[in-house]
Amino acid sequence: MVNSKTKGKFKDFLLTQGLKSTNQRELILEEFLRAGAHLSTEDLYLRLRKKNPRIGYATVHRTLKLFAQCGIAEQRHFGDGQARYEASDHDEHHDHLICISCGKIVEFEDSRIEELQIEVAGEHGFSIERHRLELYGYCLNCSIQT
Amino acid sequence: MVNSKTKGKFKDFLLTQGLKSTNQRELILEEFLRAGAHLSTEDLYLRLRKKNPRIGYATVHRTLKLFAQCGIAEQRHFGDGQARYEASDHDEHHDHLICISCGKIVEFEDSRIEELQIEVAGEHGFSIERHRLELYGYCLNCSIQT
DNA sequence: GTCTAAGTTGAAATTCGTTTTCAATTAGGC
DNA sequence: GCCTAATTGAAAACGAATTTCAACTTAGAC
Repeated sequence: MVNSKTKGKFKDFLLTQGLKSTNQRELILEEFLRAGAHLSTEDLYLRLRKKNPRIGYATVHRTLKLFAQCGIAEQRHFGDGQARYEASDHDEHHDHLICISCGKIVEFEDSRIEELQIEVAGEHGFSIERHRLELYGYCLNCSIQT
Repeated sequence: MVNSKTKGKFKDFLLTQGLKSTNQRELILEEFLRAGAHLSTEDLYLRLRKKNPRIGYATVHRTLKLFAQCGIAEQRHFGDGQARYEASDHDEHHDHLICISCGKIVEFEDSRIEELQIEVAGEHGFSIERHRLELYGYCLNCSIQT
């Protein structure tokens, strides 16, 4: 089954934390993995409601926080005032390109930029734990239509 | 007088927009420029209250938005859920180093990173309007004390 | 299977920062 | 000074995130 590794990781996490495996948590994780993209709590909640109206917003919110703690999701903010979560792949870091016209989000990675970040931080005496790089502009489609 | 240029710019802005020059706006701009750092609305409001209790939170909020419109301030978000404003210098762009231990914020600029951003964006068909780069880690002081 | 303690759920309430409302006040052109 | 439009500040409204709490479910003990 797709993503069974992630599901296992979450089960382990629940176990080691003394938390319980529930139907809701399974459903939320499945839908989260299926959706793939950068979802807000609201987005995921609405998707789940369509299939199963017995899931509350609070539970989706709490479960997403668990995902983040567990390391299978990361919270992001893209400036629209809503938190978004994306499935995290710990081996691979990436940054984001965001189209300010259509909202499209593209992931990218550039090791040269990463290296320069470490270098620049070092010059100021900082050791970097994480970073955020977001490029806002117009995607090809939106550039053409303007 | 220090920053008289910025004050003039704000006055011009008010004039051309058909807005009025008021005592509150002058006080808020003065305190904003004096403070210098990356202030939240709350921060600035509290500073102003000490000297002049006749200024409301709403006015500080609205005036900061005017500063942003006028181009003399920029709004930033550093992930603590509060908007911050900093005096903007349009000639010079910079990014931020943020200490996750003590909260210290350092500004930096690196043209090599900027160039790479444009290059990477181009590879994905994006034209960049603006970007956000924040490096989170430990400053020298906090690294030593750990 | 049954019992029980502990964790979970979801609707509603609360919090927190931001933004708007509105009646009273003030600025600035006439 | 007068008048109109802009501004002010307290309070209310807002939107998203978070918490509360009584009812319910899980999982281990028996």
